[in-house]
Amino acid sequence: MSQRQSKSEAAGNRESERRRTILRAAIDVFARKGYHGCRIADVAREAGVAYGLVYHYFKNKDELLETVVETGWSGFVSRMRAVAEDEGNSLEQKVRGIADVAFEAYRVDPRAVKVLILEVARSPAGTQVVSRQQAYLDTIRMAADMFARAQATGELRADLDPMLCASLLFGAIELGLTAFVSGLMEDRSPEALERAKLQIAESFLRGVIPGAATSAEAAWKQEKVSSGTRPKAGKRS
Amino acid sequence: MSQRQSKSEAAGNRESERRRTILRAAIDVFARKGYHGCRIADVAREAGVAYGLVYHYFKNKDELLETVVETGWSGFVSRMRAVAEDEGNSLEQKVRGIADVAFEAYRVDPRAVKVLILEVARSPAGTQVVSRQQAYLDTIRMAADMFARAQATGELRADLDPMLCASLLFGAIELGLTAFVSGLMEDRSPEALERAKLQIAESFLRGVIPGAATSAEAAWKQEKVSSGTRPKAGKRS
DNA sequence: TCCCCGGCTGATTGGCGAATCAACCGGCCG
DNA sequence: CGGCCGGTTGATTCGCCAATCAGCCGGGGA
Repeated sequence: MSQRQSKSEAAGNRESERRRTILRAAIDVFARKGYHGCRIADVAREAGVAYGLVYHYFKNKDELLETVVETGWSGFVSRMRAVAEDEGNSLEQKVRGIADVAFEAYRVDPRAVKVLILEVARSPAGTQVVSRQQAYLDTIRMAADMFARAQATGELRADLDPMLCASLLFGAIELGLTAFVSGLMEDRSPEALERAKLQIAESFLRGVIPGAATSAEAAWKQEKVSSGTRPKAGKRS
Repeated sequence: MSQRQSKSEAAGNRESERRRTILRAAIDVFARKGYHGCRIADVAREAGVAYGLVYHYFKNKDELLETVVETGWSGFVSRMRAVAEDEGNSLEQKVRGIADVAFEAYRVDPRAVKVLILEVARSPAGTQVVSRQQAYLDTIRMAADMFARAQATGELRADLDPMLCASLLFGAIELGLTAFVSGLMEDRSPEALERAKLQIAESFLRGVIPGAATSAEAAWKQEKVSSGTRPKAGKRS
């Protein structure tokens, strides 16, 4: 921090350093105490900045949350869309890809993901600002379209409702991540994350793909063997 | 205090009518605007009761929510526990049973379920009162135990993490219900609910049960045929 | 009849925290 | 050097809402 950074010149791209400090602090505080459970003063303190400055960069508390969420969510969605709408991918690849995107986001910035899960996916709806709610629902709809297309090509069982498939996939990913966020999974190592990601994708795919054994299945068995003794499961006989 | 009730006669079992009116109103209002998004005045108005009376029956706003949640959740949990811990049931029956319990609860009182999902399952954690958070996590742990036992008897793939299985099952049910609560599913008829419940249980089971085809599978196909033309799937353009 | 008592009422209070604002600082330009 | 200006500060204001409380009402008992 604190290289003077050409005040008068350029700086157009360089979004104020301070602003970003505040944004970062907001993520951390929101993750720790939740949006409603914290005051602006907390964010300011965390950022090491005067109370009033927060209002210099953000219209109000809600815009602060909105900004945090918008940036995080749009990144996630665009990555996910790229995977879901690339028709070079099989359904299986798409599902795996989506799980990848979600878990990678968590690996990179767990606290930001926590905020997204808490304040977007699980926002108390109702009177709540519609935009967040809407963004989430739109994402599910996008996935539902993906599944509908997969049904047309026979990659997905015809007897399933695409919308419900989408809900299920997101439910699985969301609660999977929540298990980490909430501390239900004690082992939070990258390997544990990787294992969880695989289990989620595998289970989901086995559940919705036509026919009995999938290539996923084979790949999984392969993986299991090649990685030597599995670290966790299977200690009860 | 106040086991007085039964002013003139009998009524011993009859928990104050008023109290229940208020509780009911609280459920409706919480479902509509969320706990944080409503004031006590809203609850009082909905109940057609004076503001102060709410405080006559409940210590404070939080106890009101606590009571709503406690009653609803404990009912759900005990039903679920009965299913999950009845060792006469196969894993498949247990999973189906749990889905039954959840969806039946929704059918009977959607708004109460909405509140539970919003304020228990998806509460912003953090500084939040721990009890709700805890109740939810405990329930997941209970399911995890169920899956661990199923692994011991070979009813569940050995390569899966029981805790993750539990999270996945709840994720599937929760988001499945959320799809209805949030209006993603336009068709909210009892039949649509029933279909969703089946799809969730089927998909989940196919995903986690050892071997390729399950009895679930057979039963499902059976069901499909005997019920004539499937009501919904397959008319996508 | 009158009084007592518990359920009930709703205006009032108190505290909290979002949002404002007047003043301050230090660089830069004329 | 002096005045301007954008970024920065934090005490102050203001509205909102949970929680209180003084008192009302109606029935039942003496």
